[in-house]
Amino acid sequence: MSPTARGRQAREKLLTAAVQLVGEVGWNAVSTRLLAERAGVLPGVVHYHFPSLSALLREAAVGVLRDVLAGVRPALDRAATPEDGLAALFGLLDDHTGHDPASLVVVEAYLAATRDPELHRALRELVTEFRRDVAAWLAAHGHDRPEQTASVLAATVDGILLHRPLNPQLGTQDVLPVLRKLLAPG
Amino acid sequence: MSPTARGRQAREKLLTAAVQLVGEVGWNAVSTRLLAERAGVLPGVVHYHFPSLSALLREAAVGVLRDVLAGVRPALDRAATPEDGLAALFGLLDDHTGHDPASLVVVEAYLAATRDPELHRALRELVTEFRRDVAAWLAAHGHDRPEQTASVLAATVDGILLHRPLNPQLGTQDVLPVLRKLLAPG
DNA sequence: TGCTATTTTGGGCATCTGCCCAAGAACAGG
DNA sequence: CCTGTTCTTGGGCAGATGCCCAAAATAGCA
Repeated sequence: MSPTARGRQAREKLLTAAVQLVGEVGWNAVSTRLLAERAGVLPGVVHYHFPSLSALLREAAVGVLRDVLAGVRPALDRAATPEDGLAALFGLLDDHTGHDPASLVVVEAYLAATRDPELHRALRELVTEFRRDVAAWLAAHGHDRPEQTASVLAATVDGILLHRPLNPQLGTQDVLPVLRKLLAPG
Repeated sequence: MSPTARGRQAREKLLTAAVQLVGEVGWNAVSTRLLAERAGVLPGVVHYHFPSLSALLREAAVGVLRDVLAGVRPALDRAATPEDGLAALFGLLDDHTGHDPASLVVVEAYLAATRDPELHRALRELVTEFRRDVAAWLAAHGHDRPEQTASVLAATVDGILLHRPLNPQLGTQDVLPVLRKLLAPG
């Protein structure tokens, strides 16, 4: 009835392997056998722990996004001024060059969500909650238009991730002085 | 030696079918047979007109991006004030809900470029040229930091396209008043 | 109209795909 | 140690995949 330690380990290995592979070969190119090989298990194991390959990918992607957003939250709370908060938000973005698995899996998941209603629901929930937090933080620091600005900031972060491989001038230090203006009143 | 009218027509039908299908099923899920069926030709035709399926997708994606950017340019030139320019830029974005083939194929292409050096080169060239144009336009209107702002704007546009299916509050009318601040001096 | 280059046809090859399943191994609790 | 559950093993099925090719059909030009 309850899973054993070995079982949990295999599940975990499959999920982390999935994140790597989505980054390397793309969402739709992750196959049962490739995934199993990378995780160090036999192909049959995949469908024992997950009802389908897409369910596995869903869970992996949602996990990554949840972790990333969970990392941003405390950094936001720690920030005293709006500028510090912006710096914190985009400072965490420094870990993601646009070529790393986490960046890629998130963007891939956004696209996959276009064709997978369940994934869409899950991502929408996470993103909405994050937007709400950023908006509340903006409002708490006296910003006008907190909701719209939070929406734009969220979209801009992912847009930057998406563009980084194509544009070397999108480093955090290049981007921060521009986006600072979004915090100004008006 | 030189292609005939019928030949050109088949090529064209394949390219436009590719754009639709990339939007519907995703870059990696476009198969020779599916593509041929949608284009109204037999599967064998695909590899007569293109050396490989990926070459076909490359050409289709580059064509779409080139067309979109070509549509933005004159609208930018027509704009008298920076605010008009911004409105024009994001007004064209109104045609793209984030669910339409053009939006999706562009974002899909960005991701595919991560694993396809040739596609990467082509997209990089187009995006760089566009950024240069926007930067020149910003500079002509007395903006400081034209390059960085152009980079951020380009990334933001695609980020908004990516986020729209997950966030209904990213309509042009919601986004414009926020991004107006990027044009302010400071 | 004939002749040549271009294009379509329809089938085929080897390989990969997601998912399934019976049998056995490794485990936890008594 | 024995027992019932959890998990792995290794193989298999039907179908889809990219790419290829000889032959037939068509198009454009003399």
